[in-house]
Amino acid sequence: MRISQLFGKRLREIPSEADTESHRLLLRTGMISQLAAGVYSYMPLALKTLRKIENIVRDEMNHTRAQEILMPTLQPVELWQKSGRFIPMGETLFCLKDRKERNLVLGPTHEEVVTDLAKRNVQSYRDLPFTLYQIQTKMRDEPRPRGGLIRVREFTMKDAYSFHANETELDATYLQMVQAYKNVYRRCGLPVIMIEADSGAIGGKDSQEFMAVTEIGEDEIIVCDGCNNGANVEKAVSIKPKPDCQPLLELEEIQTYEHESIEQLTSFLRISANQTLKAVLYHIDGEVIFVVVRGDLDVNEIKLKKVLNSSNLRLASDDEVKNAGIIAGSASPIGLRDIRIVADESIASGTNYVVGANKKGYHFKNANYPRDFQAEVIADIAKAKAGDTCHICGGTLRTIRGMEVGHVFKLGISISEKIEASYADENGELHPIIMGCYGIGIGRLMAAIIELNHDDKGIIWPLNVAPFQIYLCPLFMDNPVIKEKAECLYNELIDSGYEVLFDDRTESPGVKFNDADLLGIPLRITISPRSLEKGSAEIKLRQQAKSELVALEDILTRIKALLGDTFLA
RNA sequence: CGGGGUGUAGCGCAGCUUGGUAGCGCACCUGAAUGGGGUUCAGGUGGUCGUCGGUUCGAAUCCGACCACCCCGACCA
Repeated sequence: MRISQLFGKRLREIPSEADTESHRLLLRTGMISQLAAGVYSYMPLALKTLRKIENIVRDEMNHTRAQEILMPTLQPVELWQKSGRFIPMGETLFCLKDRKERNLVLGPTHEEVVTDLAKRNVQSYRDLPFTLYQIQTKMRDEPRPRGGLIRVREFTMKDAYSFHANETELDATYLQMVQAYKNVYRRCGLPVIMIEADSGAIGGKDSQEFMAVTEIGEDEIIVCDGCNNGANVEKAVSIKPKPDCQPLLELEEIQTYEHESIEQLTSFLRISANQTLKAVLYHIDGEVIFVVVRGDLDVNEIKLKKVLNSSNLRLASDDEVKNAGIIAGSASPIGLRDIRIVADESIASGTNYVVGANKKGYHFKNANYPRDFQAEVIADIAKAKAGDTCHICGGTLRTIRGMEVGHVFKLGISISEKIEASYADENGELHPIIMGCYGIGIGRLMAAIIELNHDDKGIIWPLNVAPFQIYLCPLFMDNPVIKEKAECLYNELIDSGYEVLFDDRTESPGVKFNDADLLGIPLRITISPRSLEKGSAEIKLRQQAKSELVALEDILTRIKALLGDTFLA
């Protein structure tokens, strides 16, 4: 490809809307062009890389014996109503009507369609197991697209779905998929960690996410330095520091005046936060629920949702709190009636807590569970945080941020049950098919690769996903000798099977070098009168500072040594 | 959906307070000299000032409504 012909302008100045490095670089290199919020066109350079990533993914999927299919974006809404996910998906679903007023949705994911497909094609356990995958465009009306390709509304995803007659089969496929995913990231030059994840509204059991560790990541991850285990903060379990236990004292009402928050209370009473109880009021599926955690902890809403098996959860409004007969700032589980109490297991770990008295300006001290109040549910509903103890190895936990570039989970029968996709076992009895599902966002993966492979000058593409392997950079193209030599080498490189970006412009050396660095092509060949005098050209790897002089006749050999010949994988 | 911000040439911005013929840098075109890390000089092209409405002799500027985009939060299979 001649750079003079390449569609898509490179920008010198940084577009102001870009806030993450991958977004800035994707725009500056002219790889993407925004059409609307979270909607992008992919220019030739971007598409070349996307195709390479797709082919790596495809290759790894085929190795697991998954079969590639292609499912429609346009889906009848009835399928979503049937699976029970129409309501929980909410406004994320793009909805439309056809000319006959039939309601359709643009597929945000394909569990429904693929399960319907399985239903039509599976009758007995003999038809199982199998895995299907596709690389296809997903549509999600995200409330807030962000960060260039990091969260968009229209994007390419590889989604795979496995179908099984029993858990053992599912477990085996799941492990195969995990391995395939690891291979994908390794081949793409992206370091990732695998962490425990919440399986989301879909339900299901085991669930793991692949995270590219970066400060700009949207997810908070709790990791243990001791055993290297990690978990999404939505899911993370930890052992919280225990307060000292004392003999139980008698419940006592004390005046606390205007001191209402945990912070105010602890400094007023000169106690630590873990000697208090915190009350948080939630509005859950139409009901106000009283949630209690120890004062030093925060409620993990995902865990709370799970514990209560709820789909709709938010903080209660001031009015709802009032109407429930609760005094904000002094909310108390003691003496409460007609309202359900959910408590974190941490409340049992301490003694003689300070807690609200449900009376303006007053609190109780020496509150003890279960002596002074009871809870309908006691469960782990508190957030894990840095400094907590690892529940696996006893090490200390810390927090990092990550970008989700893949998610695998054991779906079980939650969808197949609803869609009525079943198989007959050896006895002819019908059972819902057991499913797993596995996703990789292709565009986000590309953004993550850039996010983790760049310097202040531009992208540093890993070889396997670089749009080109070689940047041919002749200086002084208006010199006929240079031009001829460059054209000649260009053809030679192409004939040898390399993908070459040929900077055929008559620009100054600085401009060319800067573009070469910005575009991040792994290997740069410079031809100039200076090196040509010695019968040589200069070769430089993008990630290295210095170039080497190589005799023209040795160039192909040297390139082969540097690039290897595996990049066509 | 809540909070904040922005909208003026392809990109980055100034002008708006105090209304009076729309500017700068980069990019682009022409010419010349240069040229090993965004070189210099000269000349030039390009804008319904987000949209609609109002005030006014006159609106990029003042007022109102709407729209779009960005950031934080909520949300996120």
